[in-house]
Amino acid sequence: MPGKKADAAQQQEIKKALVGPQSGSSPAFSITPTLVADQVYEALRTAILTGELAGGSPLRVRDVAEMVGTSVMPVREAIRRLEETGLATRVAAHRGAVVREFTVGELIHIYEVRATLEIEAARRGAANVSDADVDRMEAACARMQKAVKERRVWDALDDDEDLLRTLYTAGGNPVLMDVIENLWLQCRPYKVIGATEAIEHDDDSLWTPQPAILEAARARDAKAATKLTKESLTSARQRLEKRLVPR
Amino acid sequence: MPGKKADAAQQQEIKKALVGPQSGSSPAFSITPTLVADQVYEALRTAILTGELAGGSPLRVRDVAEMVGTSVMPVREAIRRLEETGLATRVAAHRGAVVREFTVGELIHIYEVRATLEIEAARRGAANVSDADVDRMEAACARMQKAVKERRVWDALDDDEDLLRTLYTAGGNPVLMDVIENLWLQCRPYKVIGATEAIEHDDDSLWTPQPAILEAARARDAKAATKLTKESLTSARQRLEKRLVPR
DNA sequence: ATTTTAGATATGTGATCACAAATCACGCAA
DNA sequence: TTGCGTGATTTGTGATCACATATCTAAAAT
Repeated sequence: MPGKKADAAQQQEIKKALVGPQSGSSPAFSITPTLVADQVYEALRTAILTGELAGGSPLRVRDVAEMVGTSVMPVREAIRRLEETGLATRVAAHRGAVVREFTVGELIHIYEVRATLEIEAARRGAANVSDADVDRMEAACARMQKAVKERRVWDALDDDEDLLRTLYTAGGNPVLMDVIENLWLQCRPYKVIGATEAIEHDDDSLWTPQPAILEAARARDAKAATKLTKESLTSARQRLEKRLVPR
Repeated sequence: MPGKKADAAQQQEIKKALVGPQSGSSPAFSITPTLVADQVYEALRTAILTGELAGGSPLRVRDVAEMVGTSVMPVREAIRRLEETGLATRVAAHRGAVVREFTVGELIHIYEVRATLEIEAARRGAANVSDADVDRMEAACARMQKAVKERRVWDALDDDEDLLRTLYTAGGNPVLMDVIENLWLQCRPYKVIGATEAIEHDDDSLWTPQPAILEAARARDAKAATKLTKESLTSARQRLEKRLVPR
């Protein structure tokens, strides 16, 4: 029974991924009464984003509940939210949900939408950044380059998103930022894979656009900012298209 | 106690809005085993979109459960999904959710994002529509104009979205369509209000762009299609901006 | 041997109960 | 009258139980 075995292995993965964060931690102080359902949601989300829960992994309510030490109820609400976010898909009516896995084609579509949105966001952001924003971007850029040197993939991606987030947020349209943020979420697992490969092959073309974008923001050069983000995202899309017809 | 009274009135509204669809209907046949949680979600969603559940209305789990004739559990999952869709907001940790109400400023932001996305979608769609797509668009356009004449606001809006949906879908990027669709969802309550006013004042500027877009699609004129959707959405945004400083 | 069907198991989903947190009301004190 | 505190009510949230449905196993029939 190979299916059984694979499932068991996957459940081991899930356990490893979920119990880590807050297993035996003392409650400490929680100024905002934290909801169990939210904690489960966060745990599942980061587990999916890091790739610890690979695409296709089944999300069984009882298993997850036992692993995080709650009943099934908060798990169900968490899974419902994951579905709406696009991180999980319900396979059928009474068959539960699995971690969503994107085909390369779907990822290309996502990157196309990201391009149209982020080009606009970069244009608006570059025209409106404050000096403090530029400082933030500079700090994030430095942190990112340090993380890349030290091969901390996850941190590098976080810093990259931080940099762009401050730029886009400066544009003054929170809705635009929200939509982009959700697309980032769906891209994350792929980005982790791609960045890991890039770091292992000492290919730093992934991290070159950011300093240039920073300089464009510092100069309030909206034109240059749009050009750079466009190039960055089209090259990312081209990397994806290479995967469509592998070698 | 004025708060109590207002709540009671609102609950009456909710009841009227929810029991209509499927109160005493016999189960009939359901080829796909329909989930109660999904039914509740649909009921709440359409109630919100029609404006029967106005922005700010509290969504109390027990009340909604009693009205739709279920327990509180499916209601909770439905509300969680509504939150993630942006149709409801949780006010605090143990204080439940209310129907989200958008400020005019937020709506303007939504329309800005819609503009950037739909302009792109129209460009891609106009270049790729099939003859069958054009036929569909033509039918939707005719239905819309008939509905406008007969002052059926809801139907007119549905047909309008149908027309654009076939155009945008022809572009071949389902992700793009999904994002736009979600933004439409959030705009709906406002669109209902705006369209109702327009129809009452015999102002049909709302419905003039669609035939032109249809013709652009028929001619596979991507340039014209982008121009028209841009104009349509900017004029919608300008109507919104007029509401920022009322008269 | 292949297909089908019946039972068994696993698992999602709905209902009910119980608890916790927040708001409200009332009352007391300054 | 105003401020604060305490009890009561409301309401969201979590746990447990019960059921429905799907999948799987195995046996039987053609």
